[in-house]
Amino acid sequence: MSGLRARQKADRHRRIIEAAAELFRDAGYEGAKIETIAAQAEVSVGTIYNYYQNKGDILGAIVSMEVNEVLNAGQGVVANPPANVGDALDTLVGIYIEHSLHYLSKEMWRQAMAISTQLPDSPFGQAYTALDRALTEQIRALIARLQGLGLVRRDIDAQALGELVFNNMNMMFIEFVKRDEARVAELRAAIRRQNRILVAATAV
Amino acid sequence: MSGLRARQKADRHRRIIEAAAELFRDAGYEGAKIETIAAQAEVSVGTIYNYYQNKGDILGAIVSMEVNEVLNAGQGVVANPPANVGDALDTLVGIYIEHSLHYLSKEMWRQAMAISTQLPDSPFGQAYTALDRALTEQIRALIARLQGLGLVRRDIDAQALGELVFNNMNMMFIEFVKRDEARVAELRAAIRRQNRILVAATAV
DNA sequence: TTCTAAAATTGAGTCAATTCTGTTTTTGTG
DNA sequence: CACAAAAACAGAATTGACTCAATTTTAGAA
Repeated sequence: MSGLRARQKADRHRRIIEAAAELFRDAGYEGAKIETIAAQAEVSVGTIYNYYQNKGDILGAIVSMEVNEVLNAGQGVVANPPANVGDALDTLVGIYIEHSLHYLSKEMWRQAMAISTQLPDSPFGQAYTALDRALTEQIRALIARLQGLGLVRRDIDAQALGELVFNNMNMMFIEFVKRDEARVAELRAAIRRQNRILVAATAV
Repeated sequence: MSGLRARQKADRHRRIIEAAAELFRDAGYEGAKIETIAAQAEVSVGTIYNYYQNKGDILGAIVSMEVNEVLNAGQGVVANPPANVGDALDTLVGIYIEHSLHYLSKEMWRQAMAISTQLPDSPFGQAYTALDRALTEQIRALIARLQGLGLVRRDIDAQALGELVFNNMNMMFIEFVKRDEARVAELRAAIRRQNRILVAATAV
């Protein structure tokens, strides 16, 4: 079952993603026509739709790879957090934000986010929701870790706090990608300011 | 300048919005074709595009009316807030959420939110951002009011707290409209649980 | 090797949003 | 009232995502 057919399949997947990533970057999401992606990937339009349900799912595959890297990078912070709550959150948030813009442009993020709310039941829509949950869970784990280290009060609801931190950060990130002129440094400063309230609430 | 032309213009605006609202409700956003909206409004397709830049802006006009009503309803709570922080926030959040679903279906919200991130510079995109800001400002005003009443510590950053509350609620609302089976009662309970942490932080 | 069923590919065709160009209506002026 | 410029309208043409029926390729059995 891992003969020619499977190899060709993997290869076509790769070619489509590579072609799409390049075109999304150069021409933007709307500017990248399926026909052009198909031509560049050396497959037909129909084949692309055999591999992905719609144009959004192609972008989705790219975004998912990126977010998985982000999750990976975040693990390090959870395993070895800075020795105070504010810095710990700031470090994790910093990793999420900086990493997120490594391969994906703001425009690609805008599209990805839009698609995930527009078509929540499409493959990418579901994947995106799962990724959000994974990020929330990672923040919850960090908080639990800090509780274990005695840096956060034991009676704090780590789940609820994790959700608050994630939801706030995510919303700030959405507003950030909506404005092309918005700067990362200002975004991070704003989130720090907001988190200060939460940090105060967790003081032992 | 307020002769026939202006009257016809207002009338056509109204007819287009009414036709669109009815069709969005009955057939869903995607299901409502511009051609059908045009026919029902007794104008041509071209005319619709003379009044609105794109299909999303038509939905945007409807959503904006709704959110303005929500803002209006919220004013009452700010003017006369319940006598403890948790209830005050819960009441305001309750008004936002319940009111938001009065005329607009989850599907319409999904589309509206998607469009506002996809096309942040379109008329509706900008209007939506402004409405979000107005809601945040209203929450900030409520918190400032509670500070005035001695129910919230004076050294709390009302702006940052308002943003936290709004961003968290908004993100929860987004997830809520993405799942057709999600219930309002559960959404409100989840937000209450999250806000409990913030309420604790504000205790005098 | 040959053959058949299953899987995959192809690209022309469909559908609906948006654009474009020529026509009609309104306005203000002489 | 007649008329020219400006504004608005109409609907045919364009565009690009997505579908589908016909064809080609692969797997594996005889």
